[in-house]
Amino acid sequence: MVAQRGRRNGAAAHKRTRGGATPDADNAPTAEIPAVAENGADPEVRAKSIPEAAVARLAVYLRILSAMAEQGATTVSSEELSTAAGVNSAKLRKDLSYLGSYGTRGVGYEVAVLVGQIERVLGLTRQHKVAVVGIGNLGHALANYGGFPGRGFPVEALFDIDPDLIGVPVGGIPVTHLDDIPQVCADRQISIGVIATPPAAAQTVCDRLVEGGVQCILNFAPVVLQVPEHVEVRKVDLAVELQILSFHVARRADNEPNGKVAESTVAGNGAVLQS
Amino acid sequence: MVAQRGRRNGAAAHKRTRGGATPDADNAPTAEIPAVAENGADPEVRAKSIPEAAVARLAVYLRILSAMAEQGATTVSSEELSTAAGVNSAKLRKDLSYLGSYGTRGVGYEVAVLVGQIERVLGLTRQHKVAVVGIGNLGHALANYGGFPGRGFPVEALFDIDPDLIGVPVGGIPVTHLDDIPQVCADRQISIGVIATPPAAAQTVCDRLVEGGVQCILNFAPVVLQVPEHVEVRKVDLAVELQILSFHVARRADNEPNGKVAESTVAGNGAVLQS
DNA sequence: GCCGCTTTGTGCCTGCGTTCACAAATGAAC
DNA sequence: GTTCATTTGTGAACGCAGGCACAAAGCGGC
Repeated sequence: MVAQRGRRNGAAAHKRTRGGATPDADNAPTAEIPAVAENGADPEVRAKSIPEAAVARLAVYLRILSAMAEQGATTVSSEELSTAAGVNSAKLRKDLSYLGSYGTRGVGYEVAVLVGQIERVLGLTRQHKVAVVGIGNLGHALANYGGFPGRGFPVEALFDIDPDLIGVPVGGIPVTHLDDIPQVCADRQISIGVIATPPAAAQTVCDRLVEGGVQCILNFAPVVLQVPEHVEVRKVDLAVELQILSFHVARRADNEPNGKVAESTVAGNGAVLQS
Repeated sequence: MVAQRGRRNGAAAHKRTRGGATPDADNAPTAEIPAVAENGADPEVRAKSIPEAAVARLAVYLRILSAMAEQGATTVSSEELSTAAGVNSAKLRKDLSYLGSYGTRGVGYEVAVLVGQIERVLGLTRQHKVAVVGIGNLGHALANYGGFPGRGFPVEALFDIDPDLIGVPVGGIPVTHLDDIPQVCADRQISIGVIATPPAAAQTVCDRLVEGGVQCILNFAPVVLQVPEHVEVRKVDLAVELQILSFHVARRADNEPNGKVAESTVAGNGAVLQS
């Protein structure tokens, strides 16, 4: 079962300006799953939706499964996989259930099948060409990742505004000028743009990427990007990450003014504690 | 997002292992707030708890507010700030309310006060020394950020395993060998460790950081780290981010097999549009 | 062929986070 | 001093995600 092509999703989650939110996921984005081939008479709603949070975890499972496969494992139980991924086994099973039923009760899951299904749902069966904009320290690092972590994400274009960089190959690809973003992206069918420019340039770069037909943007610049409805943005913000960690340090320091602790992050649900 | 935390579930059953989850936030981590040193008779409202998701947003607000302050703004309304941050204004107000009541009804918030309060709650009033482990492409980029985005996070130690790198200064700081992590971290009072090593080395490095007294870890390696309860881990996973984007591309392709869309997806505030 | 063990798949419950909507508070105008 | 326009702060409703626990479903042994 499960062909491709989904039928509409009744959801229609309202999106707002988006572009924000680094760490936490948007809530309830829920997206449609490929689902079955529709032939009309659908008993009930076939198309299922996958919570964004689950999607993120699926990516993690995929990596672990790939590693397992490489080591010759052919099957895994939800228990195994869940501990490896650091999640609750029930949650893992629920996540996998979004893919369909590919497990065998009493046995577990076939690693190869799972890998294939996750790749299908995540859209990894086809390549997504990546462009990196801003070849500074970070951009350099990204460009050199070479094909980017995991296969399926070949870097095929690099952009910068610095004249000295134009034409210089980085990681095998010559750097092009910012002005050519729309043209080059369109030509090379870039689908993912990575912004690693200074904050001031980010929005402009973003606009050009969109103009070039880029559908998804990974933004490392500490700016909230404004994009049209149909463009997906994810943000990775170093400063925010550090500040969140800072918060936890501070919290801990406050909770244990006397240096004595225990508890700390424990708690069944709410930390609870009084100073 | 992300990530993080992982507390919960006091169940003796399975251990949580934490360290996982990149993007989405766990739910309800809630942590205690510093609580001002107010002298005034504070009815109650002492220790409140701040959802992790809110903490992440506060960091974003902080940056926007800082920028506003630099441009001479002295007050902002929740509406202004919320649109700048790309969030719902009600959410913003609730987030700010975790700090205490620092707004003036009918007027708005005083930028300077807000900045101060957010810094206080995020623990930015003191410096958090950072160590970067793994001086490869990414590590290099991180080390060169110089003081890291935003002040308050000085990089004070660099580590790598490559003999050719040991002693070489990067961004002004000489690289030390991995073996010296515990010692150096303890000596220099490092509180945040950044792991930018290959996946295979990550866990070992992590253990040494913990041994050196590091309380928080920012992990760029695609591995689920095992850490003691009292250590906080946040993970930034490039591959996962890309795969999530890939998922959205795929989803979109499935939803509009005919290139027709409609389904304008309104928006709480943003634009509408139909193609 | 039947029984029992193992592991999946999921219905249900709980709880957090988001959003709405409104009362309270404040400054300005008169 | 009173009223009006504004904007905050928050109680309550809602919805999603997480976790538990169990029924369903294979597999192997007898």
